[in-house]
Amino acid sequence: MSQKLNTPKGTRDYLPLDVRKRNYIFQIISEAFEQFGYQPIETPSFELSSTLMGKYGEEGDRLIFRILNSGEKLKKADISALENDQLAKFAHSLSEKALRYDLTVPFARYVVQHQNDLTFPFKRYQIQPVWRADRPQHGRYQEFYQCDGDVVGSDSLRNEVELMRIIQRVLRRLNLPGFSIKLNNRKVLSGIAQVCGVEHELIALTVALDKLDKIGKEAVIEELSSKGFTPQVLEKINPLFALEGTFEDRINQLRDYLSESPIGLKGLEEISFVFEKLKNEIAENETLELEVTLARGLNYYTGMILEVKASGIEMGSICGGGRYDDLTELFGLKGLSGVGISFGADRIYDILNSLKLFPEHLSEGPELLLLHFSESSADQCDAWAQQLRDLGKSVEVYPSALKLQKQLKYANDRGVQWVAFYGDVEIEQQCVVLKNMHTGEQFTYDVKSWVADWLG
RNA sequence: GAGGUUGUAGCUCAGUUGGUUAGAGCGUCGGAUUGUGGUUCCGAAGGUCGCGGGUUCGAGACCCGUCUUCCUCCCCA
Repeated sequence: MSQKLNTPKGTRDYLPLDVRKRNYIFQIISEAFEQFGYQPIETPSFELSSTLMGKYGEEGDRLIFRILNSGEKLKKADISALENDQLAKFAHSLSEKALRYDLTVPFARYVVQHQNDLTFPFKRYQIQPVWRADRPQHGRYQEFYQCDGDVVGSDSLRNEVELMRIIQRVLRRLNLPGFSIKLNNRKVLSGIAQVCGVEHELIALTVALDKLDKIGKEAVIEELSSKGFTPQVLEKINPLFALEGTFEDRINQLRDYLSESPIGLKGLEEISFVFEKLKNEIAENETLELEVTLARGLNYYTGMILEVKASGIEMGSICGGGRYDDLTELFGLKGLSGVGISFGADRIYDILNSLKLFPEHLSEGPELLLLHFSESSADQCDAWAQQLRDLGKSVEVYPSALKLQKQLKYANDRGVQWVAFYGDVEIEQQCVVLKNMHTGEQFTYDVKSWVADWLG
């Protein structure tokens, strides 16, 4: 090896089996979406920078991969901006394209741009990679797949319910040992801020609350306090940590807590609606919880917020989503409400891998490998292979007449289920020998009818 | 973006206070077996010790920089 080889930071190669495993996940997800009438779309890997920048907050902008202008365009670089320390402006002059950061914002652009060609409510799913210039960690990559499903142009809460059912269907079919869905509503968070009299610090409040299950109550209070929240406010927040009981119990406790906040009560009503539709559809190894501290980073959510975690393994959320009333407004189209979810395929992949939940058959090779021992019998093997492929079988012919040991080793390594011998001995005896690679059993068939006899 | 951590054969890892020619297992290849794999036995190939610089008579080991790995924070799928 003359050169140290590596994929770029935060990316990974996929071996054949890895791709099979990934496609298995994609297939289950797309089948579920299709069953609910969602249509597939795709958008380009990169967008105009102006489409993406500023849509994910300050932090988000930093994590967007930018594409350097090429050729003559590089001459447009704004050197004076660099000299004046205006790095953002300078960067913008160097780059007018960027890799997509998620599938939601490009989708919003797509909806606005194609609004006359779409029938609303428009239900789409999209499975494509996204890129983030994040620091890689366990379960975090710079290139990873998202599997998004969204409904735009309908503000019915039934869409929320439908998306929850899709999540259940997907995670059940993947045979996860269990999962928990956490529900909240942005309006409830607004209500909490209202009750506490800190409407203008909603973001700071929710970001801190969101960390509750990670850093604990004391640390959250400490963070809020350090961000300037007064002891009186902290006192008012306190009851939120004491919520307990069933989903309905919590709703009742919150109803009292938010009684002075119309928007908060509205949010509770929405949560309640979704819960009522789903409460009898929760399996034993699943939970549906009301989690008032769930905030999620994306600022565009306005209604329901949800997050899903797999049980029995330490891993970030594997699915998230929510409703956003004014996402397309950013691109000039008002009054179009949307709600969507996003599966993190790479995290699901890692979970299925470590829990050994991928089906065995994914590692199986072709059903049949034809072995020959001379060029003269190879053409006959080719003809049989074509015949079997027409019958829907996956069949390979070993390309050269190498020694048998070598061909069988190849068959073994590839996970081939059957091999067929057609060499001098068989030609002379007018037969074909079939060997089952799992059991080692061998069967001899007449050369004229072996295909039908073997399949029969 | 801040802090820490890791890097030695294709893979997983040894390598003593700095000291001769850097090792093992697995894998690969060849043979035992010219027509029977997944087991066994024998043999072989495979290394700019991440990269660049420095200290030293001498560096895989120590120092600096850089890239990479994994982790914490930030944020998120």
